[in-house]
Amino acid sequence: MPIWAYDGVMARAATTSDAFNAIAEPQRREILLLLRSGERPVTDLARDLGMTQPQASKHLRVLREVGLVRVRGAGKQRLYGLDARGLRPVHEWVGGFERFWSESFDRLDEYVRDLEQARQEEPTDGYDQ
Amino acid sequence: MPIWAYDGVMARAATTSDAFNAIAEPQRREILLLLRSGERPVTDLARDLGMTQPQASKHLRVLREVGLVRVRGAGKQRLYGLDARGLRPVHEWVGGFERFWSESFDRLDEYVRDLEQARQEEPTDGYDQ
DNA sequence: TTGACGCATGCCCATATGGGCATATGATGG
DNA sequence: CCATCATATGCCCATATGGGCATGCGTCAA
Repeated sequence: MPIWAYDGVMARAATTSDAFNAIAEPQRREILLLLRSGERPVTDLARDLGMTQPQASKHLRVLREVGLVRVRGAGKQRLYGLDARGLRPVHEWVGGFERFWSESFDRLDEYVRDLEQARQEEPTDGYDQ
Repeated sequence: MPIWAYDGVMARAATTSDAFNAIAEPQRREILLLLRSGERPVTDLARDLGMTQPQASKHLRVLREVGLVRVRGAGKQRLYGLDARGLRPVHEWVGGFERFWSESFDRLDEYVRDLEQARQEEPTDGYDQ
């Protein structure tokens, strides 16, 4: 069902919606890493990752649906290959925060110190955390 | 419940487990983008993103739990601030695929062309896609 | 102390997994 | 056309959302 046709309660973003969701799954990330070495049949991947064949097939299907992987029939087998182009937008989005994590040694650390200090001087004790 | 203490059927990786899962949610990505401009109270964020306050609070909680956001009590309010350090590993992981999406004009395109060609010459018609 | 304001939570729903299994579907070699 | 290998799917479960709402908890000002 196309998401744009959906009208009811949306429980959660579908894992098949985009690369962000696809790589949120550890096992799928593992698969992508393995595929950097070249095309591989499902059974191979499943064995190397210690998962069942159906599991591997399902994860590969998700990866295929978001376009991170391509399939090619090779005789009796189906070879899965990496198509990393969909990861580029992800890399760029995350990269947009680069200057913020680089800042960790000045503004942020200072900010954290302020927090610690404030906590000791004035035991807020509010809410949680 | 700590995942390492979990013994039953794991339905899905918890969204609160790591940065990868946290940024899989579009709205949470929006929140992070807004926070690049500085600390903001929940209500502000909710208004700007067109979501209810409880919704914003919940997303912020997830972001807090994976460490992408920090809170600071400011009188009656609670100011949320960005802590992008957790995005660095994500950026690096995705960056590990850079050479593969850069390759798109030689090996990959060639590969895709081969696929197209093969499809026309030999109508495989197998499985789906 | 009492409101009022700002947030965090608790609950209920409907949904989409991800795993385990059994089985359908494809393709290949006889 | 049949047996067999390689995969993809269909189903059932238990789980973790994410949204909508109502409400509890904290903090501050009068």
